[in-house]
Amino acid sequence: MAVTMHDVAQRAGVSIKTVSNVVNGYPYIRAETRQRVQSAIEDLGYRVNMSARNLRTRRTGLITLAVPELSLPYFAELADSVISAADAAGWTVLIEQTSASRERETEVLSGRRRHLTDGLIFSPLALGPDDLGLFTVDFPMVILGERVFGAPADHVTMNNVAAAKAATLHLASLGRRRIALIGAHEGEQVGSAALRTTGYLEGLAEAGLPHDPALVGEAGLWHRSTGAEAMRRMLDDGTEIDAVFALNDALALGALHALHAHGIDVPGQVALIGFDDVDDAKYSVPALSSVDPGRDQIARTAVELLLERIGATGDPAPFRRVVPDSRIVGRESTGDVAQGQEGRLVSVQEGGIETVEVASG
Amino acid sequence: MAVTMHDVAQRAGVSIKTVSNVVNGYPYIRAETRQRVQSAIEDLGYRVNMSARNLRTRRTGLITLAVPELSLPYFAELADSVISAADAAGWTVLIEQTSASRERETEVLSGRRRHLTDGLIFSPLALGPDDLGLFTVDFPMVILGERVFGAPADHVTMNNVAAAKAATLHLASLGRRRIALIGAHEGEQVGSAALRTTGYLEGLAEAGLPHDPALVGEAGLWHRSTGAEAMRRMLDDGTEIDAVFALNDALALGALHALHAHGIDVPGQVALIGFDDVDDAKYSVPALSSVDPGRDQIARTAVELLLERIGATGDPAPFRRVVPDSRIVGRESTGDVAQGQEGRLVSVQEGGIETVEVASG
DNA sequence: CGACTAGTGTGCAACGATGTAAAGCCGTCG
DNA sequence: CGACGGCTTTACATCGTTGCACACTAGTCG
Repeated sequence: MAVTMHDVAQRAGVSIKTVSNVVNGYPYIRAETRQRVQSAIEDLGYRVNMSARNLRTRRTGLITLAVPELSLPYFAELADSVISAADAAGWTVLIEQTSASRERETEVLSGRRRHLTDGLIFSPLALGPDDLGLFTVDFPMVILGERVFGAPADHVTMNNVAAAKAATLHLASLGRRRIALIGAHEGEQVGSAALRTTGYLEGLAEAGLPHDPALVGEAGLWHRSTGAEAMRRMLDDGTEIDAVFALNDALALGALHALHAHGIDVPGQVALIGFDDVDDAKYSVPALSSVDPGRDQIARTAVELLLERIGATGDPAPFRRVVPDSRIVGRESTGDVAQGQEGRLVSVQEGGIETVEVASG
Repeated sequence: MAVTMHDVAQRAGVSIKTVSNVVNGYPYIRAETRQRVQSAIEDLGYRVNMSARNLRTRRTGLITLAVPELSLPYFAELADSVISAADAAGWTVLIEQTSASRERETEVLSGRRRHLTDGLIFSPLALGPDDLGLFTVDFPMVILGERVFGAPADHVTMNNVAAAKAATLHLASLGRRRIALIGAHEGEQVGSAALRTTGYLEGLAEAGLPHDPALVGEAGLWHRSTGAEAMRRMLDDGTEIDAVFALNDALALGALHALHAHGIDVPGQVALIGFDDVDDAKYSVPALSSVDPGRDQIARTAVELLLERIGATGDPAPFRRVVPDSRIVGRESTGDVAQGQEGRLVSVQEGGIETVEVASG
């Protein structure tokens, strides 16, 4: 049925191997021969059979991106960036959704689908430092996020503590004294929630503000709905606030909704800042201030590190941790700009590259 | 390096083929043999080599989903649904982003990546009826959307005209007389814009309202930014309006932003309804009324039709067109519910299944 | 003039799995 | 008792490519 190299070879009057050579850009081929093969390919509509090539070369040209859910804008935009970056390098991305469940995240590392691709960019949300063992794998991997540190893999993360501290200080610099936090994970030691909460506390301390537990709102999943709920609870409790730092933009947008429902003016009565700087932030009412963690740079870096490792032949290079620069973007919800204006850059937290030696398993 | 069936066979003391049979669930195997093989598999950590299997079976277990951009919430949520539906059936999804460019959409149909997967779910945005020829392909395909009709492929679409008409009539039923449209594509004959505009005009006619061209706002790309711009232009022109029908939710959220920036109360002065019912709609301020086109059903149906066709052996079944039911969900932006309430179902447009005979190429 | 190099092209043996067909080993039926 | 059919296992060829080694031609160098 399908056209194979054999058919092309026959038509062009050359050997199969020569067709292969032409297809793969082998240099030592007479122009005339190459031309004849190419014509035969076009005439017959030949396409190389990837399965056969992959079997032979032990490469698939695919990489996996594993994220919790595409319907979360942050991950959708991350996926967009990763796909574009991979595409530019001639690679194809396969997306797995884990729903942030332990089972599915474990499966990503070892499941049936694992060997479909040459490498993995993994943003875990359920697995944590106790599962470090699971991360000792024998394929190229780049880890995103702050759930797991010290795994034998490259790691692209963000400057969570510093950025959260900067966000908190930004609210304080506007004269706000009762700064609430939305999205905490009580008792959690690792992960974005813990790190950003740490930054929040550091920010309060530096601004000379007391820490009031009533100002900390829990939200397990960082969705709009949970943000709205957490905000609603705090307002119903009658807690006095004049600012909110939401640990991501979805929470912030949910909180904004709840604030509005309570007839509270933003930023007049309450200033609000989120985290992630997703596209929505620009278009909410009022436009949402946020922390831009350098998502595009994260995606590009992750792809770059992964492809480097996939292509590596000799001794394994030491594992690296890369932290792109994050920035605070002030918009209407903190009163940084007037309605209809663009957000403005309020501060930059510089990251960097760190090289970590980890004994290979 | 990697463990192969050969290694497993040796360890279990059986033939390679028996290992293969165990792995593939062939029934006629003694329990004791199966057990021994399974132990060997576990001991050695064997995983089947997909490339080899694919080469042999001529199946990859992958399907492609081609959409314009994942960062558009509608497509992100669609992708989420498609991946979940495929996953439930044991299939894996590979996503291609076309940026809605002709070149990339053409490439999806014929490019290097095409043969990586067993089938294609394609949501074209640049290619149109003039390109019908390109859609005559020799692999299973399901087309989404309303750019191309009559292609030799299954088609899952939505009830655009009827749903848009219902949305318009809904605004009219609230007593609105100056109903603006945001997102028109002037001169376009096909596609969502044209169909929804038709529905809008039908709705106006049925409500006995005149059609005023000043009320029609263009927006090429359906992003928040273009929706905001179109709305801004109309307001700056001093056009009098008391309602807006935006052709999708991104446009609507952008328009909402512009309305707010002009100090216009929604829904007090202007009622607003969108299209797509993305997750954001629930959490905007005010919550956005919208048309739910049955996205989840679209995704499930598309996967179902595609897998059916991939699995088909005998005569090709006639091509089908499936139209899921769409619904109008009333929220705050049309004053259908009070603040903080859930959206409520305002009307349902019933779709259906249609079977179309198309001569196979 | 022989040895070498660069340029072209080819044959063969894999890569790791599965489809086909067929070989044993029973028990049972006529 | 021989044929038959159900169960269990196996041998072998094969899917479509590419890596390796090598053959052959010319031109060049010492």
